[in-house]
Amino acid sequence: MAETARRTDNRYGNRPTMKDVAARAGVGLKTVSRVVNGEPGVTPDTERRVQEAIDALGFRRNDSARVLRKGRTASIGLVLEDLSDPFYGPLSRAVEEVARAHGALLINGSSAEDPDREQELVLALCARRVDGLVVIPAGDDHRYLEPEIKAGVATVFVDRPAGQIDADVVLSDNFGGARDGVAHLIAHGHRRIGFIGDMPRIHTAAERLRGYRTAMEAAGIPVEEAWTSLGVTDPQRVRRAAEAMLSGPSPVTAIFTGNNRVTVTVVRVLAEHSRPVALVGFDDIELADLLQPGVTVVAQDSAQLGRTAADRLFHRLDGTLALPERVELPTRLITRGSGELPPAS
Amino acid sequence: MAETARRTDNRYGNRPTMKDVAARAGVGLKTVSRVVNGEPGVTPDTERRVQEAIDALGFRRNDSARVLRKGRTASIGLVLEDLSDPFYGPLSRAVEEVARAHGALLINGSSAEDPDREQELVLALCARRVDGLVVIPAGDDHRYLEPEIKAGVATVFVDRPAGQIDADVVLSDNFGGARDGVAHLIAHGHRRIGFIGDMPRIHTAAERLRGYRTAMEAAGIPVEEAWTSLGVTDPQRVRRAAEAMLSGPSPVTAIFTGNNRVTVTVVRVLAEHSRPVALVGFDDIELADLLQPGVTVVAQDSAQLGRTAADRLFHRLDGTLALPERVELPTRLITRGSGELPPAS
DNA sequence: CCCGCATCTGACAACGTTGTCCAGGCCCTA
DNA sequence: TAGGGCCTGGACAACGTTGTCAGATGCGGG
Repeated sequence: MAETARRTDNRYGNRPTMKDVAARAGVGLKTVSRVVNGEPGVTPDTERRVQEAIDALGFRRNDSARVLRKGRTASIGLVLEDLSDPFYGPLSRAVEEVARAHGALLINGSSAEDPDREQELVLALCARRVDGLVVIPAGDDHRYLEPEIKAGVATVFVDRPAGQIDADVVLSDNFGGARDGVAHLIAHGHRRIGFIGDMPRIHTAAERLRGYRTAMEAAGIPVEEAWTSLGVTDPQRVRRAAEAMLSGPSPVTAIFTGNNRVTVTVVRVLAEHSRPVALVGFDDIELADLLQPGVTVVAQDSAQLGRTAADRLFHRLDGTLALPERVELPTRLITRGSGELPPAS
Repeated sequence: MAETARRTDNRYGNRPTMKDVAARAGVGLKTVSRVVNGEPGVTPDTERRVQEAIDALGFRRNDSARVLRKGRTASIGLVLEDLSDPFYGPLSRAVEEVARAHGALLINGSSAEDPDREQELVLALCARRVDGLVVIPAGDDHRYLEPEIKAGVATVFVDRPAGQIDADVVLSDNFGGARDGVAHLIAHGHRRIGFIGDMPRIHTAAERLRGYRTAMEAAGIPVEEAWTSLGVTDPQRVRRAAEAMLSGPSPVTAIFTGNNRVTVTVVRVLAEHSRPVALVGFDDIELADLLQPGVTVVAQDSAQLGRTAADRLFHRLDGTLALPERVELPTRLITRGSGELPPAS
């Protein structure tokens, strides 16, 4: 009978609460709270009794209630394009490590390059009251974030700038990297150089194209319409674009690829191609050094991007930073052979 | 004066609450709740007034409070080894997609192959009251999860089984895949075959080694001590292990590598090696088809692993499933050349 | 022996939301 | 026109935790 009553106390499937622990230990609610949070002012004997009750009941503090009371969630959100892209994996991991160092958890979501989905995710994270947000934007209008930022959600944009609002942003030197990569091809004698990149509405794609154009212009080479192709990065489209550039009356002798996925596909196309074609790609790719020839790339450090952004975010949470800033990280040209091929006669 | 008073109502840095919205719209608290949640029983006119107040104040529902009240967080946790590993990126993404389809967010954490950190992460997620957990275990004792599971946290283990508890688990056929991969090498005339794998305490590593031994035994080949090497997968150790196998009085003529990271390093070692050495690796790797020779692999579909696990998890949350089950997904041998090299004489 | 103080403990309110329940107003019918 | 039913809106409690504050307990000094 007493057994039954006791069992009914902690309803099946319901977690024990501090109240249950307090009842079992024969102490007050607040004392349990003190023990759970390691606050001082509890005699060792009381603490032991409470701890025993906690272990016996399998009590675990409910962080939702805690958050509600304290206002901080100790979690940050990361919205990126696609976690399965090898560019974003290390970035996410780097953000997680910084968060961990600050005792925070990371919630991340993939926008799949869809602005609506980005907004949906960001607002869902805000509803969870994340302390901060790291966003790799898919859209180009982030005014919807203004009330959140004003309400104290620290926000840092990475890889691409925010649209229509003033916020911290951490970028790679997309323009300079692409310019130098293309200049590298020009220095090896190429003039007919193709550019295959992501959709033009994506900031990085536009910047890299600008770098390409600038390098060409600096060398006095007029860019022909047929040499540039921007669009989705799925293999089919990229393959068609590459094949188009490589055929026709005056084919390109070199290609600059706008990101890792494009590079991978173009490497495949070139492997099937009879003439050697020079290649420089934006983003490093695994095993690039073992291909024949090795793939020359403009490498950006995605982990460093993530780390820098997360550091900024936590500085902002500490109240250290004031004005939004724009940080630009350098890229690095890694020569491995493919960019040093001379133009086929 | 009135202005000042109004401003003080929503203290700076504090979010507006339903109370604030209700006051501004001149309605009751519950009416706001109804509008926010799309519940019926509100006249269009009232709804409009409430919506205007929401927009004007930039109100966003506090999900912590909601969770506290409702008991469900609509979020699941994923604990894996390292998000930056190309094997786990797609897995995480797949879990996220399933979660999204069920209206849930994904919180993930990297255990860095450290059992303590795994436990710390898992318990932190439980404190947030995630509805479910997908765990790629680093440790081999998960009894600490028992109270959580009993309390209703749906839990599915992936890639490796749980230790000391009975729980759902989704695995690849590590044993069969490795056995078939090694048999493939044997079929091409190899007898002196090396195995380089991850630390023996990791289930997948042990199973793959067992597959290797079984294949060798089936062919009547006694395995020499020097042919197997298990340990951390950092390039230095793997490189030393490979070089040791390839030198000495009777070097191996083929190597079976136990996961993607080992394969990458061994490919590098073999590229510098004079004699051709056959290679079959567990896990597919990007660009493996473009190397000379292409790398033959035993591929597992990490996205499918994640999807399967997440599906199971949500089935369990729906209360559809009863007993824990063990699901094993097949692997696929992809021949590309490196596994078909004949033994060097 | 009693008072005062320090130390430890517990009652209570509050965080922002949702579920329950009731009040009031409206319309329809007899 | 009165009565009944239906529909909308609001007051209130509860979720589990933490901060505040006051009460209890014990000990030492006067």
